[in-house]
Amino acid sequence: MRSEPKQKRGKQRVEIILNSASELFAEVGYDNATIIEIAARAGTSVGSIYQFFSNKEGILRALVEKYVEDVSRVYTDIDAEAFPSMTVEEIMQAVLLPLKEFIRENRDFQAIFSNSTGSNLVEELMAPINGMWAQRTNEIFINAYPQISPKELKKYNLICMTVVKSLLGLAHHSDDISLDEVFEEMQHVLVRYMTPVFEEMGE
Amino acid sequence: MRSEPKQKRGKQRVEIILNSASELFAEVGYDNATIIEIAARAGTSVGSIYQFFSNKEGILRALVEKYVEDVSRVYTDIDAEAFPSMTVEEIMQAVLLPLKEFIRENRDFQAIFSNSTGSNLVEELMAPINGMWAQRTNEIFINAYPQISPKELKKYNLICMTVVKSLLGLAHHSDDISLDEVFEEMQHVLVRYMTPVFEEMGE
DNA sequence: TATGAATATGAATTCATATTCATATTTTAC
DNA sequence: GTAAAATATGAATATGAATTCATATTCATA
Repeated sequence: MRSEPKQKRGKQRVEIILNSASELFAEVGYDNATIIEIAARAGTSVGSIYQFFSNKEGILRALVEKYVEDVSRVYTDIDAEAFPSMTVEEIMQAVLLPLKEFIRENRDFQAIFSNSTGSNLVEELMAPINGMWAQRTNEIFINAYPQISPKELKKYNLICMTVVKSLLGLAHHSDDISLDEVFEEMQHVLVRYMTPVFEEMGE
Repeated sequence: MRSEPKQKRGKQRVEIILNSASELFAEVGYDNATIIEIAARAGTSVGSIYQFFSNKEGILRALVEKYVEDVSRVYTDIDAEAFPSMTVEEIMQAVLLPLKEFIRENRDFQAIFSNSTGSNLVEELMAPINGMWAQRTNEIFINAYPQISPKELKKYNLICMTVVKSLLGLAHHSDDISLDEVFEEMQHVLVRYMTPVFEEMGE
């Protein structure tokens, strides 16, 4: 940010700008969003945006900062130790439920990243978050199924994460299916995919 | 296209331009590709590109036209009538195998669309292709499992298509997993996901 | 209520990229 | 061999979006 708002008016303006930007980024993606449109939606002028943010990138960075704390909590709250005794259903449930809560409360966040593939900046800002997530779910898999080789588990983790991300995107884009339905099917896909893997190796 | 090439020289130039553009679009996405870079890669000048193509969009349209015939053949070759007697494995195999062949021979095509999410033009050009695909696989499902309601089948089709598309993208982006491996896992994901659905309803 | 700091404004500027155009070269057809 | 058509070139221009900046207004504080 170029300068922190000092007055109540400024703080409000920054809030409004962030909300408008979040909304617009979610609708059209980061690259397709223009500063003029953000200003228009925020009921302000481009100058006021640059009063507080050094550039368009700064707006996105501020948004990511706002969200990133919540994002990491989604995964760190989970106790990996508990997993060896759980069934595949329970493991997936334990991973997907907090994610669902987060998505429900941060629809824009999900939409921004689902609509901004191809933006180098967005990819860059998401990389650490994705990395954190991948590492966390990988730990969970390793804890739950120590008898399977880490290399195999990494592959399954990759597949599962890809499926999850794409179905989250589907929930956002399609009017034919609700978020709840998507999560229900997501759970089915993952459980049914992983069950034979774990059973076979677990015997 | 602005004008068809008349001479051998022109036809060659158009070919080279299309190949260079296809490559670049695949690498960085349609929006991030510049005409200057396409010209540089094609060893020609921007003027020569505009000799044959009316604009950047025209290059993409020409590429899509080149591919679209092959794409549709992937699906129309499949005989939907044969499906009622097939197992889930066989159905998925029958759908995925031709797709795999197509992808193998048209890596760029897949990459362009996997790297150009967020481009309005690319979405627009892909819409009919995706629609055709969705309709075709939906028909296959309906033929194979007439006892399941079309509405349900549509939902499963949506989920399956989303999974397939995302895993194709994974194959392109990740160095950790090969195209063959991706297709193997894709087959597992789909078969395991759909088997309980079909068994339950089929009894 | 006066003064400086904070905030607001949008026209002007910058900048990157698409597109055009005047001009040059090569090929074709007679 | 030569004129017309086709193709080639890249500097000039057009375009649109990000960013700046001179100027105006509002707020906090004495």
